Amino acid sequence: MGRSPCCDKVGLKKGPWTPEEDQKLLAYIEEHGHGSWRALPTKAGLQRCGKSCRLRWTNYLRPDIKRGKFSLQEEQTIIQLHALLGNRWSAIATHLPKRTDNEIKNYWNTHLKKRLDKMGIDPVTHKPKNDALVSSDGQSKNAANLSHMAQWESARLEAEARLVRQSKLRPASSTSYQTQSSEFASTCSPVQKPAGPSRCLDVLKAWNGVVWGKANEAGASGGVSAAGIGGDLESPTSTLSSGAGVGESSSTFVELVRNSSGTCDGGGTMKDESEGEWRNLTEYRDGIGISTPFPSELQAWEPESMRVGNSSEHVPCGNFVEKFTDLLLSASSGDPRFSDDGGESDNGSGSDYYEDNKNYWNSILNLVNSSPSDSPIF
DNA sequence: AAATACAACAACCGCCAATGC
DNA sequence: TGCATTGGCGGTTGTTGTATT
Repeated sequence: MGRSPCCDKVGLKKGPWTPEEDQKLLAYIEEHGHGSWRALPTKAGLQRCGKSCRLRWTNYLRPDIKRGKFSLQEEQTIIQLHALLGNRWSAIATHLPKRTDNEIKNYWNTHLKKRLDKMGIDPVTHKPKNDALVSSDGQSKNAANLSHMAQWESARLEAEARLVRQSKLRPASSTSYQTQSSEFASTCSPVQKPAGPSRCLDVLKAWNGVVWGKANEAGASGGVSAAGIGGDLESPTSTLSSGAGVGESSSTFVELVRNSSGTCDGGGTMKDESEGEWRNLTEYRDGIGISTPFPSELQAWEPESMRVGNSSEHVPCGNFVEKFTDLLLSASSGDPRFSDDGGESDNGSGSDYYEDNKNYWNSILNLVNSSPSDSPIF
C-alpha cells in the first residue's frame, strides 16, 4: 500500500514547536476541534504535517494532561500494569488519567526500567536476569494456556480503550461509552462489565491458580489454595470479588515501593534519592554474596513459552515481587535467606516465595478493583 | 570556565489496523 | 473486494538541561 510519509512535503517544519505554533494549534482546536488532522495544519496556518499536530496536541497541549513528577501511586500502577500488559503504553495510559502514553513510556525508559535493571530484574520479563528457563512439570502447560488467555484479554482491553477514545471524540453522540462498551462486551463476553471488574481478572485469578497450585505442591503447608484464588479457571464467566487479603497485599506493594523510594515530598512524589536507595539495596545483596537470590527451582516454574507473541509482549512473572520483597524487606529484617548459611536453605519453605507472589498478584487485583470509576480499562 | 558525560523529555519514524470509497 | 487514507501505537532519535571532571 506504499503510503508516503505525511511529512515528505517540502516546506513543512520539523523539530521543536514554538509558542506561536502552539498557540495557533490550540486556538484552532478550541474553536473548531481537530477534525481531520491531515487538513488541520493548512486551516490553522501551520507549516506542520497533520501527524505532528496530532502528536503535539495529544502529548502536550491537551488541557487534561497532568505534567510533572509521577507519584508513588502512579509508579506502582505503571510497574504493575507493565508486568501485566508489557509495553502496551496506550493501555497503561488509560489507567493513569491525565498521563499520556508517551510520557509513561519515557518515564519507564528513563526511570523505572533502569531501577529494575540495577536490581538485577529484567525489565522486560520482570524476572531475575539469571532466571532458569524451563519448568519440567505439567504446570508449564497450564501456564502456556494462560498466556494465551492473557494475550486475548490484553487485546480486548485495547479494543475497549479504543472505544472509549472514540466515544470521547464524539461527546455529542447518542452512543455513550457505556453503550459501546456493553455492545463490545456482549460480543466477546457474556458478562456485563462496566459497573464491575472486568473478566480479564479471571486470567489473573487463573494465574494465581497456577502459581499457588505449584506452591501447594512444593510447599505442602502455608501455600494458598489454588481453588481459593484461581480455582475457577474453568469458569470464564465468573467475576472477581475482592476477597480477603487483597487489600492488605496492595498496601504491601505500596509499602515496597515506598520503602524503596527514599524520601517523598508531601504529595507523594518520589525524590531523586530513591535511586540511591534502590542501588543501595542491590549493593547490599551483592555485598553479601547473593548472586542468585532465589532458589532455582522456584525461579524456574515459568517456562519461556509463557511469553506471549514476541519479545515485547510478555506475561507477568511472580518473581518480580519476590525480588522486591527480598530486597526491600528482608534486607532490613535480617531474613535468613540473606545470611551466609541460610541463603538457599529456605527451599523447604518455598511457600514463602509463593506467598510473595500471591501478594504481588493480589496487589494487581486490588489495583484493578480499586480503579477509578472512569477508568476505561478495568 | 570549558569540555564532557549523562539524564530527561519532546518529537519523529515506520508500521499496522480500521475505515471509507 | 481491493485500494487509499487516516489515526494510533511503540520504538527510536534528537535536543536540551544538568552534573561531573
